[in-house]
Amino acid sequence: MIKSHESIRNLLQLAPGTAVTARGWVKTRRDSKGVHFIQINDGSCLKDLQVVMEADRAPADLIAKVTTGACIRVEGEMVESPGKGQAVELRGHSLELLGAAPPESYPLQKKKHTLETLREFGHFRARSNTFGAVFRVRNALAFAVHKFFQERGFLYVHTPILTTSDAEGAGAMFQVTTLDLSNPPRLPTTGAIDYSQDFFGKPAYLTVSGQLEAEIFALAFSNVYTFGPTFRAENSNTPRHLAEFWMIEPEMAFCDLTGNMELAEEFLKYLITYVMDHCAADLEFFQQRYEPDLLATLEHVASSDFVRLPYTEAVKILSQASRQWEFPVAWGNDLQSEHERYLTEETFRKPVIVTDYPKQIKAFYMRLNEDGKTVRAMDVLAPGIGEIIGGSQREEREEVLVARIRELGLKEEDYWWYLDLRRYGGVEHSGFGLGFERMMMYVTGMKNIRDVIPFPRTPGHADF
RNA sequence: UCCUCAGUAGCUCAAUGGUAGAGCAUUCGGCUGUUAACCGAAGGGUUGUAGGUUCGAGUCCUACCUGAGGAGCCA
Repeated sequence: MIKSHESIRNLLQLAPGTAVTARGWVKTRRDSKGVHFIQINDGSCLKDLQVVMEADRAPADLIAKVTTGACIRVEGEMVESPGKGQAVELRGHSLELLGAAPPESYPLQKKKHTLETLREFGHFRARSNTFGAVFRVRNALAFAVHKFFQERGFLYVHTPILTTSDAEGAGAMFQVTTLDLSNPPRLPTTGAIDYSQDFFGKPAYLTVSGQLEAEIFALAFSNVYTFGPTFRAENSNTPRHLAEFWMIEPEMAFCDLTGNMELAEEFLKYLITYVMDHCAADLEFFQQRYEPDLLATLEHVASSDFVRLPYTEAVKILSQASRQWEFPVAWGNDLQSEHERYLTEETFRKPVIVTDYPKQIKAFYMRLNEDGKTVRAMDVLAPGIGEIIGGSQREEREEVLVARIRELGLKEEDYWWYLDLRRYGGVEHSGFGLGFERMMMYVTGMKNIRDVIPFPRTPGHADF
């Protein structure tokens, strides 16, 4: 194991003269008369360590195997570097090849690859500069999520991944079964599949949201959050959708939509600030390679107030805009991508929180406003990303909730425990869901969600 | 799922319907405290697949496969 102080990140901080051992994977090797330059990286930071091997300290047949992708160990001494590009370098005394990477077949070269090509080598792409930076930022961002909530006394709750409630309306679900699919048991009367013989005695699925369970905990622990995998079986082929993604869902009792929005804004700013403070080198890399305005945008978002815009106002702005919409703007229609883009990228140029949507385009559990037409919903729309957060104040009035369930043709008995929460000790409460990978896209400037998750699952793709 | 675009050497890309090329990578040789090192040479291709038009197809047409972008769905 590489101890923390042995990481390349730390070796690069050492004073010249320190004896060290370095281990890592070779990025590139350059040979000169009597001396070899080997750049290695161990993932601890973006920067490589330059190892300098005098030819008489490493036999030629060994050096020949030190190729891009190979894993080596070098013992030697940190010295001041006479060359440009690094303050210190490792003067190697001995070199050991831990794992060769035959160049005839190793798929990665030292020159650049497209992100699409790297995606095909999911088992090697983490060794590239880009994905090294992506996953260091992902690690920091995940830590920041917990830090934010823990500092505020939120309880981290693990909501179930397997669920038998199939009516949350958040999207198509993956069914989970232990039945023999080639010959499932059937009911003699109707011929329908007999799920009483399935593992859970009824149809089961992978979760599409932990929200309903989080509400149970919020009405016991006041402030809670979930952070876990979520699954959607939609046939979505876009740079913004995954079949398996991670979602953060805070849920707060004694909290209305205003408090909900305040938390969402504070949360996003906290995450951005944390990553800027802790991943500066990686963010600079993204700015240089992928998104020239990245740092300015992040600083702008972290320091300016988000726009609060009621849906009705948004419709007004859009209908007065001097442009042709592919999809008509009318009160009652959901906002389309082109509309969201216009609001975030042209009208306001920063995140916009749209609130109080018509009830018919939102979920049954959102609290009905006094006007009887809109609900206390909020979507946080981010420039370039679209919807990054969706949330609402929940309907805590039993009779109103029951009416909404019936209105939508849902079955009351499926929600017996959800309604019980209103019948016994119910109180106003609110929450939202943040797509973790969408946040990753926002802070890194990466344009495809498949490149900010270690192993993307999309229709037709579940390799590695 | 629909629409659009793309698919040529291991990788990144060229090639008015007329002999498939370059850079990098690989192999060999040279030079050099190098910085995606540099210089020279060599090997490397059924142009995604299957049909079709044509004297002749990487190029035009059809279908399919794969990828990307846009849309829908959403986080």
